[in-house]
Amino acid sequence: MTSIKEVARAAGVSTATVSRVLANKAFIRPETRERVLKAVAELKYRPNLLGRSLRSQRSARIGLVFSDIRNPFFAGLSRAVEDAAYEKGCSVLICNTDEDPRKEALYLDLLHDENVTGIIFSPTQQFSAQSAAYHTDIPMVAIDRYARNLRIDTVLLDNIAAASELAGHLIDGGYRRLGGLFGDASTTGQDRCRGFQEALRARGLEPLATRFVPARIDSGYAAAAIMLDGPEPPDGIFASNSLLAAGAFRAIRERNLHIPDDVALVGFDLTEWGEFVDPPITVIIQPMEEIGCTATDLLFQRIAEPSRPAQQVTLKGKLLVRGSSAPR
Amino acid sequence: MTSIKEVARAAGVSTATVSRVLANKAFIRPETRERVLKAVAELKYRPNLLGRSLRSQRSARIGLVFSDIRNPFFAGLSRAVEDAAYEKGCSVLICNTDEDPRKEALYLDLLHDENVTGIIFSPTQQFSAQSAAYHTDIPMVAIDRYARNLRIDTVLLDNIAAASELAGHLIDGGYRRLGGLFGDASTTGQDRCRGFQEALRARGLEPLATRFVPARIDSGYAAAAIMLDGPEPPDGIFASNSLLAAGAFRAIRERNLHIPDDVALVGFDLTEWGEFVDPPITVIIQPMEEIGCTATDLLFQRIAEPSRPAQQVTLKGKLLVRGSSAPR
DNA sequence: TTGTAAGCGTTATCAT
DNA sequence: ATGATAACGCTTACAA
Repeated sequence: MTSIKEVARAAGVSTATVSRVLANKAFIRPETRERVLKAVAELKYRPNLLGRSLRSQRSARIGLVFSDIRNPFFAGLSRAVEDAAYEKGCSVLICNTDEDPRKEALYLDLLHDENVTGIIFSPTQQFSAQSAAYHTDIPMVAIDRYARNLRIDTVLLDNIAAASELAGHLIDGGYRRLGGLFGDASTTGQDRCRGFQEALRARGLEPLATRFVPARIDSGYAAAAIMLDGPEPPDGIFASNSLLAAGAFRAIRERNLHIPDDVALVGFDLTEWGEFVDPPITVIIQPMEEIGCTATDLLFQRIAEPSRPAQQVTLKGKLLVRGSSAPR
Repeated sequence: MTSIKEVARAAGVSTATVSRVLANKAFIRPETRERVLKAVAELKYRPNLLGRSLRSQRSARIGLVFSDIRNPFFAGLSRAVEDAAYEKGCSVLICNTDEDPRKEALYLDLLHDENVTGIIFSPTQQFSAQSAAYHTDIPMVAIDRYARNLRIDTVLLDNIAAASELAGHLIDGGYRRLGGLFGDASTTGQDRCRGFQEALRARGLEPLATRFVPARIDSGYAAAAIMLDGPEPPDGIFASNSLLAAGAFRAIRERNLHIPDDVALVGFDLTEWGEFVDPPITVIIQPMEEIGCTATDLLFQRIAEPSRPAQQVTLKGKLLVRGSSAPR
């Protein structure tokens, strides 16, 4: 490990000069700069980020906290964030909470200890409820969900409008007895439920059932199974994310029901399975890339100007109509 | 940010003592320990990891380098690694190379600069070819692929055997004109091709075609399209990973061909789409969890004992027979 | 334009 | 059993 001292010695200057050359700061005599750069190259010197961060009290690392990287939505988001952050010379620490408030708290502490400069965060419902109590000096941006009572930058889908459009499409196609599946751990599940209900009521209908369950395939399956096996099975199922939709699909198929004749199915997010099944699934497409980039931008803006008023950026989803909701 | 100094002052001891109490090292008078712990709690002190790492020259961070977190296989792997690492108080830095050797080199440098204690690495073919030239003092474990000429711990599937079993199953089901799609960026693609060819030759057959393309849906689609539109279309397609299989599926469906009557399709890894399409896809299941855990274990072993001889752990895949390869 | 030196928060060494 | 102190690698006033 060659250090700045050895470079300084090799170039016949002080460590301060080396530091200045590397930071492209201050005025350095071109001749000196050359000598330093030559020494850097020859010794293959690479600055130690720990030393730098310790001294300057800022790191080039941000944290990304969400439920699970195996959820394609978050996987896509994390790529968008990583690419955007890398552009700015930042690396990203990814933390999976599994919607567990304890893990969430643990990881927020960890990120604090790691001296990240900022955090992009998809809070659980529980965090959101108690967020007023939470305090940190680390710049934070909420993504995909909001943190109630916490005045921080937020970027998310216009969930109520998107859900309302999706449910409206179903109703206007002639479906009447709609069951809704929603994630129980996020504000997003709540908002999409609201949009779902609004669309129904605007048309003089009531939902057959609205169920809040963990955003996992197995719980989507179980909840859909209960609906389908009940005394009054739905003629359409609205799933508030791709995992719940997958669970519902499995339950429908297991019962040899036909989509959409026996029961329609609509959800959120582009997935391979939603494209490949027959008929393919009608979904709201979220602009993942844009959500990730916007969040990263907002975070860097806040890092640069911590006292700036908090912004909320709301992005529009796009309805992709496919066979699973064909008009009856 | 309360530092160790303030804790020391509050407890009326030296910083050295605080450090020792927190490290659970040396013998400390119970009374002193209590005082220190009380001060720690009262001041909500959390050690600064930068200072610690800088001084002790070791961090509690490892790097994970692979092509793309959006590939479900790597997403699963990263969760297994993260969970195993977190058990040991380690955090994980994830780096996506997109199979680009330049990004790969960039990220390996970055991880070096970040002072990670170890790296779990899925090298590109190019890296593997030139790996003899690469040198680092950071403990490394290869995962899913191997680095030729580099004597490092490695954990991967028994790819030749798995591919051979999968291809053999196809042939024994009566399929004769087989086309193979393989990832062009990894040793894994090569090994699976070898197993594929061996199975054919052992039964006196030759492959109709073997194509090496980037492990992406679009390139799998394009390569399968060429096969299917050619003068001698295959009656079975062997895809060496789930992305290529998805591309092949899309090409098959677009041509209104029926699986498996017109053409069979087999691949690797459990995916939602592979389960939900009709008929579902026959695959080799890789023990993702175990691969990730084993790699993490090996890495920690090597960190503890750097001179230990390199191990190669080979895990068995499991054939899951489904409808896409039903005997003709 | 460049050098000197202090200090970021920690741990390790050497005393005591 | 505990305290002083140096050092990890770097940046940044302040001096020159």
